[in-house]
Amino acid sequence: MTQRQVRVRIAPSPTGYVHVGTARTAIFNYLYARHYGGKFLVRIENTDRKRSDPALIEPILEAMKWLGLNWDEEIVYQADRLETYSRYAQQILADGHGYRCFCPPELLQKDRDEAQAQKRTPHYNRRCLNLSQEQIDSRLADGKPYTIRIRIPEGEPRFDDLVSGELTRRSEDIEDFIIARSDGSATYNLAVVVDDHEMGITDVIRGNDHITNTFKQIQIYRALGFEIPRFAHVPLILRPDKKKVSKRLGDKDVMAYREEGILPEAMFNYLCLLGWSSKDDREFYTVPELIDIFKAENFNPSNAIFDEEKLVAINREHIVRKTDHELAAIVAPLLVEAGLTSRYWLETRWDYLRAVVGLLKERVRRLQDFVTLSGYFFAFDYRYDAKAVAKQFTVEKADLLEELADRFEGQAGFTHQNVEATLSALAEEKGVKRAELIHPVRLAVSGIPAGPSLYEMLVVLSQPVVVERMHRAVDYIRSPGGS
RNA sequence: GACCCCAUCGUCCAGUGGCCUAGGACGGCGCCCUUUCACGGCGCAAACACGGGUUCGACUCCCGUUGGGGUCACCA
Repeated sequence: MTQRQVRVRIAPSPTGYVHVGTARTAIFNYLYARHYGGKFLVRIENTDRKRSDPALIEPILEAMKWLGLNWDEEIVYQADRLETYSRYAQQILADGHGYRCFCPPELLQKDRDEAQAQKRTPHYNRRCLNLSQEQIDSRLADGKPYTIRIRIPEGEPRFDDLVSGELTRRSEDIEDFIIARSDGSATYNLAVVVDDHEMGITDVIRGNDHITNTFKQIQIYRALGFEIPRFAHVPLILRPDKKKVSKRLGDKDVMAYREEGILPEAMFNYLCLLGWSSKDDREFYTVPELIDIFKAENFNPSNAIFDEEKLVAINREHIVRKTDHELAAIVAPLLVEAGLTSRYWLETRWDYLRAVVGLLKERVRRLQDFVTLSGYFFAFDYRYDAKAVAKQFTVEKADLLEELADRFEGQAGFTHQNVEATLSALAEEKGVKRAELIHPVRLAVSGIPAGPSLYEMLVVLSQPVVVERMHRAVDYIRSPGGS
């Protein structure tokens, strides 16, 4: 490591979307910067005008914010820097590291097709490399459009990658690629190098799908006399079918996971488990913990398949470890959105919400589960589960329920202990197993056969509500076709 | 096809020459706990791709094969 302060960046191309691969790369850059006390920057790669639509940029920043990836300094927009790139392109041309190429696109395409047909590498054949000054001047005089290509010198470019060690490629395998289009605008690789240089980027952490770009970019660094940063080509995140995740293949935007009830810290945590490892058996981490232990040496070289099941499992853990109060704040809007209750109702009954959330959190995997599991805590018009009715709501049970409801009604302190004692006492008197009472009561007050510990649930629902619901169940059982 | 990268359970990760009869997690299966559903606990099945070397000794080092992935635009 040099003495320089670490400066890294995430450089998304505006696609209106962020997939887990980009999110993970952003997270790695963020952790790297925070761990080494450096800066984490954002640069929007919109040299292509089509990609300058704010509607394509905003969702990316939104996803970054959701994950808590707060960046330092101003966001750099490449669209604002087009003249700068062109200037550097001209410099490369003037310094003799590049040359004008007058080949029309159709000709180049034809070359590529032929190479393909002959199973050769489709590289530019340097047709315009050795044009004489007269030839160049005459074409220029004719107003012929031209691109600027960089001339790849002989040699065997190599660099030390933080993930894979030394990487090499022969110069012959790198074509004289275009650095400036015929309209004078710079292409991707030039813009990236110029920006990384001018932004003072010390470490380029990106997906290993960029390795071929890195070899090209090193040529530009050299042509421009820039210092070459350190590179870390992290493994890709693959789909279950082993292709790299992409919008085109329909992979989810990270924000879709928020809609599916994934906590941002869970996504953050899980993504760190792919392509990086703390080298021990721990898997649950908070962001501060990750910042603390994140080391570049712990990158992993092989690609990883994204496993949504494991994400959900990690999500569950993060949910469980939140306080009831924190969870209540997160769940409240979801309940309102689902129409189960209103904001006002919840605001005046925060303790109730907190108790409900606390009762349910052990059986929740995604935040939405709170909604699907808690309906009866907020609504009285729930239906009884048909299968459970057949099993629990028999006529004999109506008498038991009625008796128990009356005793509950007269219960002095409606606590877990008292409620349990009352139920047990009745069971004993009637000579039935406690379960004979427990199950019908649960069905009566919640409508479903599964849920939290019965006594705790009854206490949270409150005495009058429980009594009312039990009477209603008795009426239901006794009504024609009720059982 | 060319070039580059990668290679331990189905998946993610540990293992850095002997501690490995290969460890953890998710998922699967079974048992226990239990009023239900979960949680939790215990246990089981499950992998070093293959072939050569190097070495007293290879999951660990080297080479090759195979397999997988990525990149091959006047897109980024």
